[in-house]
Amino acid sequence: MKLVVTEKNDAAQKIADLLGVKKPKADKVYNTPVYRFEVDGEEWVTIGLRGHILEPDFTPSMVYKKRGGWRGVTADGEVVPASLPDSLPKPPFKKKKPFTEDGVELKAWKMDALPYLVYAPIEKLPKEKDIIRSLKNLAKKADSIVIATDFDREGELIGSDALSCIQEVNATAPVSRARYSAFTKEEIHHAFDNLVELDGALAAAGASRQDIDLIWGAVLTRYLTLVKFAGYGNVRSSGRVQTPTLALIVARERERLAFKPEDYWVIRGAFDAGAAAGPTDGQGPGAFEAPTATARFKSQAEADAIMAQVSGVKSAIVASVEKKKRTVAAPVPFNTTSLMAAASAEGLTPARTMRIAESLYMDGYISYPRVDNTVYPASLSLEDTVRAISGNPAYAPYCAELLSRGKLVATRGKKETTDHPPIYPTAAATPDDLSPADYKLYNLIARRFLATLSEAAVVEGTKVSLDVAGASFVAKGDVLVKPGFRAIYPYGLKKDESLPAMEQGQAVAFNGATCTKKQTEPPARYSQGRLIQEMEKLGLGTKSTRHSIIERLYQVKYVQNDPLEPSQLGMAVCDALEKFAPHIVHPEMTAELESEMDAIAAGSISKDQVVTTSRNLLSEQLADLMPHSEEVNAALADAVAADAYVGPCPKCGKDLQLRASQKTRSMFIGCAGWPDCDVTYPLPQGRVEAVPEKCSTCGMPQVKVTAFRSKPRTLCIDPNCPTNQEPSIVVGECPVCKANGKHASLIAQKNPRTLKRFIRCENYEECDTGYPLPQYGALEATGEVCEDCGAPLVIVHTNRGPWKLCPNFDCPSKEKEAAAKSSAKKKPRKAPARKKAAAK
DNA sequence: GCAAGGTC
Repeated sequence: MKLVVTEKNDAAQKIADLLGVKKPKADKVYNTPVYRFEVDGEEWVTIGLRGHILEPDFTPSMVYKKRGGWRGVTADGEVVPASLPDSLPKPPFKKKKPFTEDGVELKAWKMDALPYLVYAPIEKLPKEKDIIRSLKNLAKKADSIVIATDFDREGELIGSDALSCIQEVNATAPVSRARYSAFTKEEIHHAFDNLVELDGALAAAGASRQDIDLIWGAVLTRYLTLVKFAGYGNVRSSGRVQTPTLALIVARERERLAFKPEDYWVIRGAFDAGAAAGPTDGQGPGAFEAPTATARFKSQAEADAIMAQVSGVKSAIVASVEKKKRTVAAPVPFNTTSLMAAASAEGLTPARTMRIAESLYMDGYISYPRVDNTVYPASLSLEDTVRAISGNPAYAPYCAELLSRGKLVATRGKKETTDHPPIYPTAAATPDDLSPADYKLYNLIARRFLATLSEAAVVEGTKVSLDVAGASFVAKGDVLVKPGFRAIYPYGLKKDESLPAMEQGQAVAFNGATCTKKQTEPPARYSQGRLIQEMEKLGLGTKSTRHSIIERLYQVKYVQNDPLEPSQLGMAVCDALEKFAPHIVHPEMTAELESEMDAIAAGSISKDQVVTTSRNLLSEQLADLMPHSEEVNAALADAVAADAYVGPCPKCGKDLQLRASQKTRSMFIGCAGWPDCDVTYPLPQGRVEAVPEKCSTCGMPQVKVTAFRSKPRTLCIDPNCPTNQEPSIVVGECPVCKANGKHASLIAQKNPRTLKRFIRCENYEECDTGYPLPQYGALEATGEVCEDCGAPLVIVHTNRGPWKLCPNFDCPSKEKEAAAKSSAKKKPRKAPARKKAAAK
């Protein structure tokens, strides 16, 4: 039996489809899908891994962990290099009695262990135990092995890890490597007819990346977390990619903070080509506005002079009319980065975009979403793809027109790789088939695909110079004269601004001018889409990881909001590392690693040499960092306090801070003077941030609360503030009391301690009838009663619109609803159209 | 309780 190992299940299936003469048989080995088929009488099996199946970590016996914690480095085994820098603290093992914890002899403990952790041995531990079991089970029966993971460095490493698992149970079967860069019949057959050897040097290059990332990441993350320990779950991370990314955001914020806004003045005139002299009502089709030819006046005196010059003037002369046509090229095919950038502009975060794209791909609506390539391969039939998506009525006329033109030609991007095609739609979908967010992304991808087959748009720009008593004004207008791709791709465009027709020398009405004082703006913060593009430019992360790196920065509270804004903590971490361990802060570390990996792959240097050099460098930087721990501690403490600060305590004047309850992890506001001062305020569920603005009603501090899947709200922290009062409204009659022959009203109220809104029976001393309510949104009684349980129906005005619901959680209608929801979501996905893929 | 890289 020949065993073929691929990087993912999808690839295993495709390869089986392309190589098998007859349709492969889908089977399972311990829950892992495999595909069996025959080639020339020989039995073949393909199995897909799930990316990396092994993961490097410090050798468990060398690093003493308790409860998964970071306790110390054990004394057994030599993990210390010949000489540690002199400036490092002396570890406790110098004591006469060996330093022990739970009977384990330790070389060093917590912070003091870090210099040793730098040199702690690393081994590969199983990560995907189920897959490994399946792989080994098949490997035992295999006569030969083909490693057919992706054709790149990580693919070589994944294949090499798989091989080490295989060879534990079958060391004799011959091994070869298939290299392919597209799932076409020709390419796959060519790869399997021309098998090569696994490139151990390339795999070693990847493994060096893994080790270096682990060592730097673990050592610096532990340093930052332990230097000012803030309780479990309060990790302050650092890494080769995330820290330079954070530094980009911090640098932009520093520019903004250093920015000195300057005043300037702008003058806009009101004109009307419908008359030769004003004033006119300014409402007719000839009315338009135009700024002065000098866009910004640096001083008020200059602006005042112009205002005086045009004051009382009734008419302007058209000094010139210039028309220029310019073409706007059709966009190039989507790769991961450009998709995330475009979706980011439409309000989908990169992380969400990738989640949705992954599911659209799995359901057969789009092609593989993790690509760098921006050139459609020749093997992709553009015509077939257009036909495939024309099932959506919104695209159908445009698709028909494209097809009527004969052979289609697509635009080409700058990046051309052959691993996967750029992202394109593989089947038709309509808004009925997908959830709104899924369709939003699908629609973007489908329209982008059609746009790449379209002609350029032609825009006619008109520039009209107007003379108002010697002062010159300039009106500009853009009109789309040939829509080209814009007919199908309306994303990221300015609205047309057309001007009335005018001729040189013509007099038009002047209805006066307004002068406005403005200020220059600091450079804008990064949007997530822009940041991803910047990361790509600097070589930080990969197409598959960049979005998760940004999410990580949010998770550890280094950044907040979108566009991205660093927290005080984020800035403090960045500053401390820049000062004492600058290497981790700069993207050059990645660039250097890349060139060293090239050297490992070329065989000119060993993995050991590269990792040891990196360890020595980290050791030096750590030696700089450790003696300054008090300084770093103070800086982080100040930053954390600043991020938590919400305002002064009304009782004692000390700081009110956002805090997390020790027991429940839930957030509340407490006074820094605790236990002397017991002032606390409850907080609703969700992510909470302090905001500088005070409540306009009562003057107390406010917080921004972002509940799960809803828009942020700014709330006053005082539950007794009028803005937090919930009118106690009667929503209906208590069904339980009614059944007992009594009459009692059900009342909606808010608990001032927990801020939870609920419905209860007014006769609550005897009747415990109560229902929960959504926390937000104006509440309305309907007078209607739920058919299934008799509870009153209410309407909650959410930010997605009014929502009529039965508040009873135990109502039988809930189950029906849940069932309807899941089938509504799944049904259209159940019969995904077959991927057109690259079949010629 | 660490990173970043695959993939689900």
